[in-house]
Amino acid sequence: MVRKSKEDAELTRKRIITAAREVFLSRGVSRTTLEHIATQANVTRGAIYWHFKNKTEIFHAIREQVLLPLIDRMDDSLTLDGNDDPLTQIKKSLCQTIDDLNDNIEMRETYEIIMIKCEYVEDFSEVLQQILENCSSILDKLVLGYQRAQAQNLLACTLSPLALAQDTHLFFSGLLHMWVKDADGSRFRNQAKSLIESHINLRRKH
Amino acid sequence: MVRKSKEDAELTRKRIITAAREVFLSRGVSRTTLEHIATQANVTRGAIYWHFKNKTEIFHAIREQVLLPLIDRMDDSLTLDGNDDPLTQIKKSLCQTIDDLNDNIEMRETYEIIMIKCEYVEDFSEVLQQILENCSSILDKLVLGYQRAQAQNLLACTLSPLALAQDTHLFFSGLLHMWVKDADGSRFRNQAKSLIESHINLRRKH
DNA sequence: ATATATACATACATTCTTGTTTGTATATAA
DNA sequence: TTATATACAAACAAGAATGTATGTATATAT
Repeated sequence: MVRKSKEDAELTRKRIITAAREVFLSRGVSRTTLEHIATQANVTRGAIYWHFKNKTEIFHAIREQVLLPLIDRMDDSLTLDGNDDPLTQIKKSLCQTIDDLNDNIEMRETYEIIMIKCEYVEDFSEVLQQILENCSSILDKLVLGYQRAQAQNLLACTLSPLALAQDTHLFFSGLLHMWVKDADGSRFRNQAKSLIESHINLRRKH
Repeated sequence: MVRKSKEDAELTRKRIITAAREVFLSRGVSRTTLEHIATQANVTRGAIYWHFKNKTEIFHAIREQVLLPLIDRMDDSLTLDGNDDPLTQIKKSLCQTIDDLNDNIEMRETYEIIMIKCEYVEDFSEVLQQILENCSSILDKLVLGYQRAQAQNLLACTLSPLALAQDTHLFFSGLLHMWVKDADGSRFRNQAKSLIESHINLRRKH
């Protein structure tokens, strides 16, 4: 078999991306060969070079596949849900991400690759900047949430919404990193929800 | 020149470690060749193979060089300083680590390598376990601190010392990761101290 | 004083990887 | 219906990178 229809081609492209994600996960990005990916995808390197310029481009494709839907959801997450109070909204938003990590294999594997199976050098160092930018936008959303919480007099403390948002953001960054590293789940994955609960309770007036 | 005295040999060993740290930092661990390290250290690969079994062993040597003194200090940090109250002790302990990162080049570079220039696969996956164990011991120290804070009625909230310690631990993990990623310093490095300050103030009764 | 182990440098063989080139069957456009 | 671009497979060439084997000058022990 050689020339496929356009749909077939798109399918092979996705198979390559999936295969790359699997191999990146088990061997790390740097140690992964295009031959490894090709074998896993049941194609030859020829197919890979047809669809992608090089390994870095595959990595970006994997990121986009997970990141784009995520960004879409983030916007909803803190603006919708008019029934919940702002602090509950923040809590649910964080918990939702944990649920996604548990349920969505692609997302979980991609996060794992990004956090502990990739070296941020050369082509990849720009990804760090993108990550920091994503963090900024998450921080903005949190600030909005805490501003509304303050306006509704829900807060137990006098810290500024920005300070609270930064603290929450760092907490959640740490949680995600630990979630990923805690492969057997005993230390963080199983308790993630209750850790979030405590974090929010800490700032809610009782 | 060939056979050196024992002191000379130990010096070359250290030169290799330093060179490896520098090259790991700029090229990432996986993409670093023993030849790269050798060139940077002004030796040949022969010298490296004499002192180390392989690249992984050099990586471990770099980690130990920074980690061993760090563990020693951690024990002091929360037990000494009898004049400060427990919450201030925790705060100072966290700030001390930030100061160390700023002042100690070896430590800073090593952290950066461990967090964003290394892929945790094969030989390196066991390092993840070690990291999680270190986290456990840090958590234990924080729990002790918050227990004393609770005993002295310093806490603004009803959360358990364990929950507070977990929250602080995740906050600080996140902070360290962001500190490392924020190379230009604008987003996290410059504010690290005040972020810690806010985090502690959040739980102090006023 | 001499033997031996040490601390490397140098050379070699083998095994990946990569990028490119070439070949080719077929979808698709004209 | 035929020409052309597509979607790959297969072969090729060149350069790394690794581990090992060998050589060797000299501390150091005896």
